[in-house]
Amino acid sequence: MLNRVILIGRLTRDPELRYTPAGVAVTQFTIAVDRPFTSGQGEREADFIPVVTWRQLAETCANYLRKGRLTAVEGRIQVRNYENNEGKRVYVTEVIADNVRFLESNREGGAREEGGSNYSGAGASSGGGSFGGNASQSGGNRPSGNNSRNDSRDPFQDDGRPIDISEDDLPF
Amino acid sequence: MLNRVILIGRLTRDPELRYTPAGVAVTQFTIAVDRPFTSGQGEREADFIPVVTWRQLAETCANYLRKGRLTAVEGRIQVRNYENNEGKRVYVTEVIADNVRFLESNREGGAREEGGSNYSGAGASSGGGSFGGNASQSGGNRPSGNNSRNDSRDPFQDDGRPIDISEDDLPF
Amino acid sequence: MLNRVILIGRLTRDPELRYTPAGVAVTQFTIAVDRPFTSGQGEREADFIPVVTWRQLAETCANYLRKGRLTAVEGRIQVRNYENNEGKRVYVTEVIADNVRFLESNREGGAREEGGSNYSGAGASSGGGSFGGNASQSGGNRPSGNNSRNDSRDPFQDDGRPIDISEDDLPF
Amino acid sequence: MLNRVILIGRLTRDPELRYTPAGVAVTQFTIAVDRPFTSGQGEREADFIPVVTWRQLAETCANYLRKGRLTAVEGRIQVRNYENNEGKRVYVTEVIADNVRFLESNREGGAREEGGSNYSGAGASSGGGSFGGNASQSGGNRPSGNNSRNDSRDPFQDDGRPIDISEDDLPF
DNA sequence: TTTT
DNA sequence: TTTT
Repeated sequence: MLNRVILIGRLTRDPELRYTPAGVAVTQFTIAVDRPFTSGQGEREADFIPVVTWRQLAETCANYLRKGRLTAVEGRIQVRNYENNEGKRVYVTEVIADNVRFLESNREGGAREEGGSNYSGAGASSGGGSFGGNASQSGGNRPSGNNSRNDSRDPFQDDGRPIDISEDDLPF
Repeated sequence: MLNRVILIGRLTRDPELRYTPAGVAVTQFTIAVDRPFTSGQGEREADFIPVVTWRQLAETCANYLRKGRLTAVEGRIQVRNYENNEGKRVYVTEVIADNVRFLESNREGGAREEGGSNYSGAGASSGGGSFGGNASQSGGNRPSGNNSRNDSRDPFQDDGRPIDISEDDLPF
Repeated sequence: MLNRVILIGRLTRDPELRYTPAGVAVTQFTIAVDRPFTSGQGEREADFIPVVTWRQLAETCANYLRKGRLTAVEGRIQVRNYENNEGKRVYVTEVIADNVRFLESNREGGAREEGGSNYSGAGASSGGGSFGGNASQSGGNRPSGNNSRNDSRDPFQDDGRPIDISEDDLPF
Repeated sequence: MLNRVILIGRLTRDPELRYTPAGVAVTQFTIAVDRPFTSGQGEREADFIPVVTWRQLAETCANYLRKGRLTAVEGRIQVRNYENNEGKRVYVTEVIADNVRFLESNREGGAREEGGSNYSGAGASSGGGSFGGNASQSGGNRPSGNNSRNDSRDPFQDDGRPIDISEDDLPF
């Protein structure tokens, strides 16, 4: 009924931009959120929380976020599940972000060059889009995808192919 | 650096109260949070989010929450991991709550009777504690436990034994 | 850059629905949020926080919320100011809600009858709209109005006239 | 029942540290939070939100925050009121912060020098305290002060005197 | 598999 | 009275 998350942390890697077969942009990244305390043995000190963004926000994040950047993320927790190749149900928890704030300016300057290592498949609308220091999901908060087909892959796992997700399961 | 979650939903089952070997109370439950939209096929319409509470708040939740009750939860996302018996690393995402509000009064009246199906092991401080319609973590937000031993069990998996967690990994 | 508020409390009165001259619905109400502690002298124990909703959400709130109802509100803090009739600048802080959850079902049943004590001026689109237990702002989060004219009234003060606010200052 | 605010913005001035007669530290500052949209006429583009911190967190904020610094604030909305010298009731809305994150490192280096323009009255415990990049309220969330005496001053208004607030109205 |  |  209400589901709201706000995180501030740093990207553990560059974000990964992919496209659904129908050309909807999806960007994933993980942010490391330092805990406000230190463990007894000084062992675990951060939570690594996977974040997913869609559409224009996905393009903007892919263009402007980079490994190590301090970032604020606002969204909701989503728990999806799929059956792995051993027939076991696997649960994946992610934050579906509808608002991302870039708290550190781009030291080097401009956005990532076209091309690069990102997938940019057939039919993908690789639109860039201007940007002014922050990014907020325009469209609202419709579903953020859940593959209903009965196959044994995490649809979000990057295997070089377009994301295996039907349009009905997509936001917007 | 900042990690805040607020959820409103309903318990999918009665909460489960257990104790660490040193007698620290831990209560777990899952809340179903309805999504604000309907899937294309009307398939998945709620997220099932695991919640963990500690100490006095754990006791209060175990005493007053029940399956189906509408509840507000405030806390932080925690991602812990352990190695399963096939040597694979399993990631578990939970909300560690420091504030729980009971949005539906107890129709039947009083708290759960002493005894019941809850584990109540040797050395466990089974203190009840009065309660006035809501519950907030007094102590603050120190670590919420992460078994550092290298064995192949989820320390939170209920196998009838006390929770396998060392005191150093505990909050407060 | 980021501005998020989540409140749970009870309406201190029935909500007030009004319309801008151009027919945009605005509903205001105040929620009493009990503090999680008791004052030394047991004096002040709740904060009374004004909430504003716009458009469809305003209509839904006016139709379904009533004095005393337990309600969750999500939105942002807005500080507006105006000059009063003594030429003094007055600051008004409100929560502009984009998501309101009705945590208590309507005991009596249906929505408020047409007519009633609400203002329903010329040109006002008095559409009711079905409702399923919660309400979320569809359109997004654009400005929520700030009268820029230099007169000495709080534009939101209910004097029986339509709200004195220009369309340019409106959300959506 | 639940009251949570998260803000990211910039300080409009240096924070103001004062002490209650009993020596409890209170720091106030205002953060400008840019709105996620532009007004029709490009008029108002930020909300200026007053923030109050207490005790150790107050000392840390006074030591490390400065005008213009990007800052994350977590807390709750508090509405207090007092009677002004014309016998009119004035309402003041503030965010009582229990967690403040400094999102921009101190360019110049160390903390503010002892002395400076801050009030440091008789009986005030002017303890500094080390600091590591963030600050969180240790003690919890008890009342944050409300002058119950019937005089006509805003107890928080800086008139060079210690804050006029009784110990019973203080947090912790 | 992780960030400063 | 306001910040970048």
